[in-house]
Amino acid sequence: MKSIKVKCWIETNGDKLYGPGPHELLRNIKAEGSLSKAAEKMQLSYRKAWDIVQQLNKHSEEPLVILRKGGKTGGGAEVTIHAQEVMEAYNKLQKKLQDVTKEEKQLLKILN
Amino acid sequence: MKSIKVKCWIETNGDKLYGPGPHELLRNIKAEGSLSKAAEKMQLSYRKAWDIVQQLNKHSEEPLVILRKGGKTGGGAEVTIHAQEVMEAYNKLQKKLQDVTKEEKQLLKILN
DNA sequence: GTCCGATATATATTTAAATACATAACGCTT
DNA sequence: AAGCGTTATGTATTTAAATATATATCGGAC
Repeated sequence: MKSIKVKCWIETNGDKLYGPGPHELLRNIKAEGSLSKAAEKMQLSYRKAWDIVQQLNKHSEEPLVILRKGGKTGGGAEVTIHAQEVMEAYNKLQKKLQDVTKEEKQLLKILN
Repeated sequence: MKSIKVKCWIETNGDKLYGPGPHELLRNIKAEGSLSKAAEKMQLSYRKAWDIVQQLNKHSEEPLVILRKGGKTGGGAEVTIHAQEVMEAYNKLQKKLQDVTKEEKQLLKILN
């Protein structure tokens, strides 16, 4: 059946900065504690995931992800408190938008 | 500066049916009365534009675009009344979503 | 019946994105 | 010093999307 989808993201100078992809990546990093595992979990190449992290940190005054290499565990990835605030705000916005689409019946009715 | 973007579209069985692209195409067809001119106006190949029209008509009970070939003008494209209702409903939904993002300041503030 | 300007459609080419691959670096453990 | 698991990064390959190209078709005007 037909359904309405909605997506929101943040741009800076026309470049996509934060959206569904980065959001999911952050969630996975938080769950896995590893960038490579997080990427694998969402069927994303490590390279791409790493690029996203660079992009995120580059365009935010405070870093969103901290990457460490070496050490006991070989290294790891950590999501900062700041990033978690971003994630929460993004979730809230997305929910508001979902609510709008849910109460919208007209478009679906017209389009059949 | 950073800004929040939002986009909505309609899917049917996971296929994108109606969204910003088709919406703009319909607007251009209505303005130009020609599919080729409409495509050119939005820097879209005629082939792609034609495919979109097929998709639209295929998934809607009533046709959204009527294509004619031959005749005095060589042919042309017309947007049905039904399509215009779809366009209007889509505009309204988009406006509602825009309003939500406009009143959302928190995410931008957090992200800097 | 030929020309015109549009739609119709298959195939080839180009482009951009994503992935794959290879290799280095790091720092703890043993 | 060697091994481990991770991050780091350049380059090559693959993939998918979009475009370009070419040709056919239609139907009215002349």
